Amino acid sequence: MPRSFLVKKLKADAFPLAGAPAPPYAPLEPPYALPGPAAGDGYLQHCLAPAGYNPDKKQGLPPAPPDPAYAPGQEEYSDPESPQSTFSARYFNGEAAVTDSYSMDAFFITDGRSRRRGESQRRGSHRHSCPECGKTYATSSNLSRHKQTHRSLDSKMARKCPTCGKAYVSMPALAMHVLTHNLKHKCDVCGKAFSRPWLLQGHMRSHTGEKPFGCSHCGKAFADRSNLRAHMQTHSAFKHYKCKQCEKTFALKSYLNKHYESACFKGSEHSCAIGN
DNA sequence: CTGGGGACGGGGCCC
DNA sequence: TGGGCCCCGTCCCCA
Repeated sequence: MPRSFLVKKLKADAFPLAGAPAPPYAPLEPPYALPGPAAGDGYLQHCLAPAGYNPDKKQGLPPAPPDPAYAPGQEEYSDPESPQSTFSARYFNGEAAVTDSYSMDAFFITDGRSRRRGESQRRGSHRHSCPECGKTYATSSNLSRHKQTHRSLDSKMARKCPTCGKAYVSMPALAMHVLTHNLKHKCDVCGKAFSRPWLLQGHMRSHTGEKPFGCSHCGKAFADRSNLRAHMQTHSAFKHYKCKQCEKTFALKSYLNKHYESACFKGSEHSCAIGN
């Protein structure tokens, strides 16, 4: 398998803001060669490997760290054009500034939780680990809270949401769920209400046009980090999700699911054997 | 039918 | 315990 793989050319009209002027960003030069995984190594697995990372919470996603603990093998990143080695300047999307843009690797390793997990594993000591799944926590109370998630739904400790009756074995999870019935965060513009402040924040971006999450490969910006992540996957030529019926492959699980619903498994007795 | 993006909800984890 | 942050996943729409 070649070390680099090409990314399909993005549509020229892909920029999202209707009526917005062409963005003055300067996309990276083609061929958009991305770091290729080792043979037999899934791209996402490769990029998502939480090999440890200096955590820096509360500052949003940092740009590609100068010295990430995520240390890929030399031969895997020998290409100087590799996005891994680049962190582009801030882009502007119409009137809204893109505050951060992410290289492929920087993006995939800036999972705050993964970073912390990686580091905690590296640190090793003074962590409270769960005997059932091995996850570690900084405090015994955090571990105790986590342990609740291992309870069975049949457990006497299970409690039901008074509003919808959904059962939870973890009290924090129940508390969180109960909040979803309380839509107290209301949009001043359209009146839509949300259960959590950050859901409202994300929603407000649809009014303001703010797109803080930029792709450093093509300059495209997104209001939602999840959407940037999905977009990042489109830069990969690797398609990890294979239809068990016709063996067609897809870059995103959602595409495969759509395929199952629409094509191969339509009217079939086959249940959706979704996997990757 | 596939590819891609926008919007959003649920829930886990940290402090 | 609660707030904040984040990821995963889904639904919907459009090209």
